[in-house]
Amino acid sequence: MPELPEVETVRRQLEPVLVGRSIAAVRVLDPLLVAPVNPARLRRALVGHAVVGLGRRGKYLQVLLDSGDTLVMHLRMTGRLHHTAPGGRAPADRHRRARFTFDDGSTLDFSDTRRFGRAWMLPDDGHANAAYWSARLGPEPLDPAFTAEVLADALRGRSAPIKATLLDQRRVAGIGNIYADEALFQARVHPLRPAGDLDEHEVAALRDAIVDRLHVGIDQGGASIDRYRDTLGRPGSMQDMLRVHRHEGDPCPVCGTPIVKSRVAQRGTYHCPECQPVD
DNA sequence: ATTTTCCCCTGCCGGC
DNA sequence: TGCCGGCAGGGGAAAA
Repeated sequence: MPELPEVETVRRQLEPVLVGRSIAAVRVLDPLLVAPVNPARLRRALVGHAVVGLGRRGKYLQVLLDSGDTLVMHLRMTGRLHHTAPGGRAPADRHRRARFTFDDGSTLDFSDTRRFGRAWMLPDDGHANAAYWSARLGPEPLDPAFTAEVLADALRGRSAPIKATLLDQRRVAGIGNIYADEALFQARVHPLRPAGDLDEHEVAALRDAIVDRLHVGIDQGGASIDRYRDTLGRPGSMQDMLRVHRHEGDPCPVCGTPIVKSRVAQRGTYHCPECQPVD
């Protein structure tokens, strides 16, 4: 499931091949992808416009256009973006939901098995749209401004489990189920601890663990434990670096205690009962 | 306001 | 072999 490192991997791959390209055609094969907007309306907003940049906020991918509008895409669970160079042949894919064709003949396919992914236009707002994003998303964890103090502010006074709080995009942007489990393990914090109960030392450790695990995720090209692939169809390797997530019963890499699976915030959650005590 | 629950989707997997 | 219930999960809406 694409989280911040997976979306950032896609963003970095698309930037050099899309910037400067003009959109020649847009085909929406599954209207649900752009619902409730009419596909024709999306097409009109895109065709003839050039890509001037690729951005990312949390797990949201932003395609910045010369019109000032932004095409926003969210891959949700099983979304993929596949880029095909000019003259190349896009692989057959029965889950393809849309195809964007550029002026050089290259294409970008949005594929999505479970159809949770979405694409929509963010109207001209000087590309900033600060209010739009700040209403939905907390701080960017890889921004230098994401200090332990910033995380402490996000957690202060909250009684919800720390795992649920990390998954709440309004607290911190971009963390999903995989990286939440991995960061909590590295910080030695039990997923059920009330977020506001973490002491200063734990918050600092958690901040460092979040930043570290996300960076490693990007370095590894993302985690392909489910359907994630990069824009060339290649899997990442972060799944091989996971220490607790989806490792139920396996020995903890630190102490050897079997990893326990539980359910927190409606999500499968993995932790080491020895390294991450409830207190 | 915060927190929890439900729901959308489809593919996969275990059980019978 | 084949059917079927259950599970997986990001995030938005609705409920608590």
